[in-house]
Amino acid sequence: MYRTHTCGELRIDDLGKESTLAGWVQTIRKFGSITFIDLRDRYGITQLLFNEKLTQQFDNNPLGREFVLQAKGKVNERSNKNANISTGDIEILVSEFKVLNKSAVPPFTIQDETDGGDDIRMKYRFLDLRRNAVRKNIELRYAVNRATRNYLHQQNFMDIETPFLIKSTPEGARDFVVPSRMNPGEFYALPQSPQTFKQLLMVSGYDRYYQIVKCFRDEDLRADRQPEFTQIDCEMAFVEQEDILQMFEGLIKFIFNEVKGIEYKEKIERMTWEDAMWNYGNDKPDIRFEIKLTNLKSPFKVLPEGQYLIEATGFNVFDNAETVIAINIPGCSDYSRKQTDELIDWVKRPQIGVGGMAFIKYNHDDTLKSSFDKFFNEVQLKFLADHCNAKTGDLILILTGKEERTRKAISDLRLYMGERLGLRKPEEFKLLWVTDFPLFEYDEEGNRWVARHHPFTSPKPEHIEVMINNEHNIANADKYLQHPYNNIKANAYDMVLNGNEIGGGSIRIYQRELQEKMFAALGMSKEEAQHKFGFLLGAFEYGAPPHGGIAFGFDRLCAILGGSESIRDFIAFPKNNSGREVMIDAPSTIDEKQLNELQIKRM
RNA sequence: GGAUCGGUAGUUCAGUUGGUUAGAAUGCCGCCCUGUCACGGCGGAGGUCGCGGGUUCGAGUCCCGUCCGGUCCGCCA
Repeated sequence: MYRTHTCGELRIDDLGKESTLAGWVQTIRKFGSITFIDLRDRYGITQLLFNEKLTQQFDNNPLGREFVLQAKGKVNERSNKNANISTGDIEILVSEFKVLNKSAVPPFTIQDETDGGDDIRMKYRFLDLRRNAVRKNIELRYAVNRATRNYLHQQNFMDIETPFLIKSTPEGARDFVVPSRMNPGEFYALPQSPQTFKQLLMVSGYDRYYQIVKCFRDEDLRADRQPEFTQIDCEMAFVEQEDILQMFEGLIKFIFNEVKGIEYKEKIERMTWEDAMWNYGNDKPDIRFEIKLTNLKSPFKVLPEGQYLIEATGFNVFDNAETVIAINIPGCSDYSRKQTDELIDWVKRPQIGVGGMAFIKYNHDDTLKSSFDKFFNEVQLKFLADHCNAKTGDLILILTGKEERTRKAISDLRLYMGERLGLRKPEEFKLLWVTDFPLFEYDEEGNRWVARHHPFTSPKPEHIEVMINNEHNIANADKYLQHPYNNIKANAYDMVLNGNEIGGGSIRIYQRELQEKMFAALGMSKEEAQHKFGFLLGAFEYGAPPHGGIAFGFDRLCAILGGSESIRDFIAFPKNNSGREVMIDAPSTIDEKQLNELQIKRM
């Protein structure tokens, strides 16, 4: 038997117990004739005390950090206790020990505050995983996994595995492909999601399905994006949107409770996509803070005549802009020239990319001072400020330009100001459902309409006619804002947590005719639709039930619950920004024999 | 595909206007130390300044190229 206890287990109540521990040497503190060693395992750290005789043995067989050590001895009360660790009241008075394995000097210290940078820690990920900070994340991930399974199991969901080697249907993201040796020249694709399979399972009558499953997308990476990532993938039959929102509101609250001990009592707020875009400039607003946009001029929503405030002001920056949007920042009217300049520089950065920023200060003496005083008198400024719900002491920031870019920019500015003012508190969690997404989205590069969610999403029933009656392509890309497709809404919904999309889903199309119309609306020929999705269309002819579902980004959910920006910290073996796994050095070339078998020529 | 920041000791970093033998901390090695827990004290070793080219009397420092890493845009139904 290698051990009787773990290194996080023994307490003052265990005094006198004969115990054997095994673990890794965290630190060695030698005092001439006696030695302290902190022994570490997954569960904690226990101090070992070596007497003079045992300490002498180290002279011939030196011990180092990360050696694997087994030590036997009595549990002893410490004369100096350490309140910082759970086993701090006791130590093991070692009577015998054995080095189970030695260790090379690790390239960085295995401590909470490591001295290693990201690069070296990724290369030696197996060592990084020994660190408390990383292990806690991996443990949190398992806790989320467990809570998810428990809740869904209680609700009659079945975990059913779906295949990883499937057919490539490059609709949205690029597929990862795998050459087939037995079918030369042909390729499997790795699933971007089990979408069609879970729908087929609904046709098969497994009316509550889930899977915590790997998905693959061959696109460029980010701090919150990996080429292989994990989803909580769910589908239900005989449901309407409301049933799904209820069910998964339950799931997320259960997870909060189990994992964070947070009882999320209030009902999750809901907002239509249009309201989200209109009020926050963003389809995943962070509603932890109140600041909303004031649309002074915009083609986004048709308002009754005279509703927009900015018309022919003589100020070119406003007059020539497609869109003028303001946000009111409470309590910032005393920003100095330097501070407003700083904000202007911030919005001018390439990441935001607007030309400039106008502002109005609502001073404490009730006077108004703007960056465009030449064009507006005090009465006009007051009118604007009132419209923005500004009060004494507030600062109004205004961005102008093309609709989409301006809306995105002011949304980013809103988040930046929220961050600056400390309104995005890391330990506050605010959930939100965003509903009624557009069914289509215009792809300017491809000059065509694409499915915003995916092509299996059902349109709102009242919009089906519009979908069927309109040609999918338009000649002039500039006119897409006026296209009827812009007004078609889908039975689609996202769950948003603190400004992050953590899940999204839809009610699906379940009738062959409508699905065919959908493919046609996306500009897909009958033949193409049959070739790519014939299996699904065929299945819909055999009694497909109404169904819908949702998928949560598991890695991202874990990261947010763990208070981190980066999902890499929550994946045991993540890939770097270039899609490389630096520890095993993948991807790599393969040898000639493998290539020949696959009938692939080296470039 | 694009923008931007970085690459100097095992590790994390400093290195001024281009100028003597490239520094600090930590880690590592040796010696001393019986109550430490970021132990302490003394001593020591450790460098292809990512790589290639250029400018210069002289390059870690300036220029060009390239590779690697971070962040962002495009992309991610």
